[in-house]
Amino acid sequence: MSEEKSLNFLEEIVEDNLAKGTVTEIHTRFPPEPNGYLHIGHAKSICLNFGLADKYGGKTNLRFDDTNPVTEDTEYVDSIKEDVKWLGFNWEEEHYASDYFVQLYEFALAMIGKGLAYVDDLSAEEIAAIKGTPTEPGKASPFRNRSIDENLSLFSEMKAGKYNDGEKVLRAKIDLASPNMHMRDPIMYRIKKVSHHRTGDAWCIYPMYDFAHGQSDSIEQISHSICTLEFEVHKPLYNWYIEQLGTFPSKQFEFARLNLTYTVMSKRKLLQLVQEKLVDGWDDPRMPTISGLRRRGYTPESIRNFCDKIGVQRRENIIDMGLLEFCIREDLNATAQRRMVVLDPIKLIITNYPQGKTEVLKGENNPEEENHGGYRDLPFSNELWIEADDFLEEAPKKWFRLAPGMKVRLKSAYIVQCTGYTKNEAGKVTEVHCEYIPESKSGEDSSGVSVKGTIHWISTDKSESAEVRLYDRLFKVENPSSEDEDFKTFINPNSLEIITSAKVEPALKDAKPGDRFQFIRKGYFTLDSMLSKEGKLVFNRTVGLKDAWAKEQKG
RNA sequence: UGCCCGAUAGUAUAAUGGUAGUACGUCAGAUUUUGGUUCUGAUUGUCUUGGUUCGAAUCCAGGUCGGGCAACCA
Repeated sequence: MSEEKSLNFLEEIVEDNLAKGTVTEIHTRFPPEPNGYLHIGHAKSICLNFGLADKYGGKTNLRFDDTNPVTEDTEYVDSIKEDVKWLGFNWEEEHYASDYFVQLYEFALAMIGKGLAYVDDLSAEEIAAIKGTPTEPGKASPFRNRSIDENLSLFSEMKAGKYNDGEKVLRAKIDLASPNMHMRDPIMYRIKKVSHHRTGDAWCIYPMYDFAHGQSDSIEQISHSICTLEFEVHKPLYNWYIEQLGTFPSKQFEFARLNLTYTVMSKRKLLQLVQEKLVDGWDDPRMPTISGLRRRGYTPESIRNFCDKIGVQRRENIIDMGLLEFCIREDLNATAQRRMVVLDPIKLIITNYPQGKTEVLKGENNPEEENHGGYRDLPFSNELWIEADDFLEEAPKKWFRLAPGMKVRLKSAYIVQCTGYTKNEAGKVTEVHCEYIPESKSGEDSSGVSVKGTIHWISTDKSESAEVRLYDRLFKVENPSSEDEDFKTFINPNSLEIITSAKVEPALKDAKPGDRFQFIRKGYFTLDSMLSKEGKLVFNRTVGLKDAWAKEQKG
């Protein structure tokens, strides 16, 4: 307990900065572009940014880097805010890069004034053609040496809408021979005659991310700009802007993005899945999005705990999906109430239990909780639903469930012994017959009989019907993105199995969207918030229980 | 073949010149009215070659392998 948890490399940097006094206040930010939904990889970034500020008494802003009106939308802004809040974080200030458009425009004018930026008439293709390659230097545009005055008036004409998309851009004048491609006169502003989700038609020129992002950090006085590895090569450019403009010297630190097995983690790919209707939307429970995981039944605690467990480093990584599943099981095992649900029902007839007799037994809500989490009523009768695969005509080795002659405990009820069964013409077992031991009633068992197996059940006359959705991994291979083929060819065709007529116990009738349960011996489930209606229960399986028997059979 | 970054069990992550540890996974056992949970034990690792040092996962040099960089995307 007293064991000190070692610092991650970002915490070490922060502590070092604080100790040396190079930074006195920790100020971070989470800077999503509102062009898609947040996924579990963003959760890592969110936990890092908010966690760092929180740990060292600083603050964290939420800032939308909305510099490309073509792809951005308020729908995404709303979902991002909802997801960050749901994860349990509160931002200090809410900002938008678009709030800084005037300021950024003035920065651009200042750069032109210092002879450090110029208007280029070349097309995108022409610029690319003379940009060189990583091994060859680029060539100067014929417009590179325009006078400051000409640049100033051209840039203001760009702003005024005199030119069409692509006709002109504003470029920083840096070094066309730089081995870093981002320093070869990067574009600062481009013309896009497109309405912006916040500024509407006020602007027709928009700053590029590289110009806007770093300067937005400076404006907000972000001390530590945490981002993913691919932006490392952009850092010299950000630092160059800061130096030339004399703005607040935010320092950037990069970490390796999260990858998870059996899924994809790029907004582009996730968007593709949504647009091509390979899933039912951003919040499809199979998606690694925050909204998908939420609908699937994941808790914010489990996701935060996961982010803590995976740590943070600069090396490429791919985390086992099993760890995420471990985190939600760990949480739900302690907190979810137990219920009995039969997914594939067959009848169990107790031949020595009086027909028409009923009694109400007690089922513990959660054995992990104090006083078992209280109890719920379980109606019992001579005719029950049990799981079809809990009965076998011939018992294999190590079979602890029902088979002719075998005894099992009915969870929270009696021990029964199988006396026979009936089959239909197709050879399918339709009814299992048994006799119960009256002295073996749960909690007051004086029978002296011990059994290896316990199965779940529901009294047929008191059962409700429900739809249950069983989800499996979205992809068949561990890393769909690393293969040569299109990632979509690896989609798991069996990632969703819909069971339309599961039998559920009466206590589940009043389940509310977002309620989470453990269906005994089956897994953790939550009531679906979108598909459930008055009189129709739809449950999503969050994750199955560990299944030692399934493993035994496979091995 | 330019520049930048990285390399510790299967997967992650510690050890900050001094006994390579932890988690998940896997395997075995105990407990169990969930083949769940819990508990116990086992398993497996410093990319490579040199160098510095009493001592190297750690510092230095060469190599190998992996990732990133040439959008008017972010």
